[in-house]
Amino acid sequence: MATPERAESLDFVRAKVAEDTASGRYEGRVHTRFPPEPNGYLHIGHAKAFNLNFSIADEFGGLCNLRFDDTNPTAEETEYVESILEDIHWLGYDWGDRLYYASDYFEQLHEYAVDLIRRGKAYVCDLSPEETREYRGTLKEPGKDSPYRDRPVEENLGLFARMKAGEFPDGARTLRAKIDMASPNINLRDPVIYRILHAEHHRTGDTWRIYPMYDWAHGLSDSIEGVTHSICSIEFENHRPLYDWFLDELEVFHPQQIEFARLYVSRMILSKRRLLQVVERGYVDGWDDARMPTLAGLRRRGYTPESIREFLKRVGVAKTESEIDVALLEHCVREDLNAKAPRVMAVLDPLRVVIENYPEEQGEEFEAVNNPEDPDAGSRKLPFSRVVFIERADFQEDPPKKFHRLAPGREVRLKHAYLVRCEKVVKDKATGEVVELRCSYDPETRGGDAPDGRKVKGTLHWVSAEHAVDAEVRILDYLLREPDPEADTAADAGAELDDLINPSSRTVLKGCKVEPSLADSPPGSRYQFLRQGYFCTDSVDSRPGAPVFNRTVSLRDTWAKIAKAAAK
RNA sequence: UGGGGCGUCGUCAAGUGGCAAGACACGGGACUUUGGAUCCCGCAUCGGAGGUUCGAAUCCUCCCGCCCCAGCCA
Repeated sequence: MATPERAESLDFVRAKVAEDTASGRYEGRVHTRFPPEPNGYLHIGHAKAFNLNFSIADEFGGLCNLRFDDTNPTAEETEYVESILEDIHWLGYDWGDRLYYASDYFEQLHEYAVDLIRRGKAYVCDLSPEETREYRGTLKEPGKDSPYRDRPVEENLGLFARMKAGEFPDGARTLRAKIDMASPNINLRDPVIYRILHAEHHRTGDTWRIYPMYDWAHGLSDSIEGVTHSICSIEFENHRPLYDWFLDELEVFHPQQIEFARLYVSRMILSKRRLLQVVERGYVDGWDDARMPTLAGLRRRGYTPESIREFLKRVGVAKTESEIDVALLEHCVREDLNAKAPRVMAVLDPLRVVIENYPEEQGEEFEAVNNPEDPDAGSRKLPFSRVVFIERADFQEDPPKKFHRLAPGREVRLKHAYLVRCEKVVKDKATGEVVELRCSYDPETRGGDAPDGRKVKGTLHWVSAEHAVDAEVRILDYLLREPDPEADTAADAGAELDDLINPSSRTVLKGCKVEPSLADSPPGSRYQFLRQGYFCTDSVDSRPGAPVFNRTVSLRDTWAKIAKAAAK
């Protein structure tokens, strides 16, 4: 059978799959599946799961199905189904013609339940939800048998049929597996496998009045599809004995469940329930807000599918619960975008600079390389004129040590253009704020090099005032205030979101000045704003002539470190 | 002594008895028309204590810590 391409050591999941193919289990076949419940948008944690399932199938020459686990009609919506389809495709995976729904199997799942009743291994229980809980016992004490546990098969069959026919209200009865009320594994204490729900299902409408529980539907769906390796996250480890029990009792095809640790990322909220709160309470604009850890959010923010796949590859797969530093994710986008993103000049906080010895009527264009990392990226024309904007932070009247940028009397290079010297500082008389710089340029330095060989320490980005396009730029920060996982857990415990959410997770900059080539930037375009970071044209709010950009991630900022160290 | 799982660098993670991979982060240096990129260099004795062994992160014993399970959610 096929062996995976990786030369390095295999993670434990792949090792297990390799062991099975080597031993000829399942005839050496590998078939996986990704089973999301359509009750929210997919986030990067889900991406770890489907990346694993699709990749393993691919590496072992097998197949991976996409199956919606839609057994709870009260939580599921078609909007979520559509977003999930889109997001998986976006990340680069394809399920071919194997798109399934657990609801496709409702009929067969029901037949299996009847079979289990006939085998004397399931019964209709009349206990209320509260009573069921009491009878279940606790973590340390065994439960006790339901008074309905020994109902005759025929009676069970009759009652189950009436449940199906919708004769009873929600919660009136359940179908339960007859296993062991004293099991130390609570999942085995006669778990409910069918409940009555008079709810409208997003696909089957009102044809069903009873719905299978996860444990019943999941393993059997895997079995029906011929899945060989059912790879899921670690909280289902306690469910594996039940998964196995159903399959064994029914004597049907028996896949192998394997559990791995979920992905946690510092500064990110990755619980669907909490994410739903963040959306519903308006902390963000929606599931695709550029601050969200959803794939829709990351996409809008400018993350590439390649960078996310690389991140997941580096994160690895193990059983240890761990939290990955968000810095690794950021490193992965920078690495990818550094190679791909065209460089452009954009001034976020403009400071006007008049080049006094540059003739008013004069204008010229410079040839600017689009990406020094990619010779095939070509170049573009950059217009220059007497008045330009530079970044306010690139000038200091009283520069600290190691500040290599512009200051009174100092000479720097305007990238691709000329060497300029600051001759005069114009301030607002009332506030003392610097409003304009008067500079001179050296005509001999066209392109940025001085014929006399003199060097400058700083190179600044700039935009010609006459040609600049106004833009809105959104600087996105982490949604969580604190990096530690405690914050995540606290949110789960119901702590106030206000205490956990970073109050300045988004800063909107208006009146930014960008080079003219960006005027009609197509939504979703990615750039490196020279010396600043990677930015992506917003797919929702950007308009031709009035572009809007989201900062994907900043560039590594050595100067910030130096300045910070000096401040101490 | 309810059951199950997990503990290797700041953060992930290899390693399955024979000198503790790699990545990110961090620190230092080179180079640079992005204080970007690139390139060098540095950075752990494996939760603890005993034991077995010529030799242990890997085997045994005990201890400590963290996670999951008491939905008619998934």
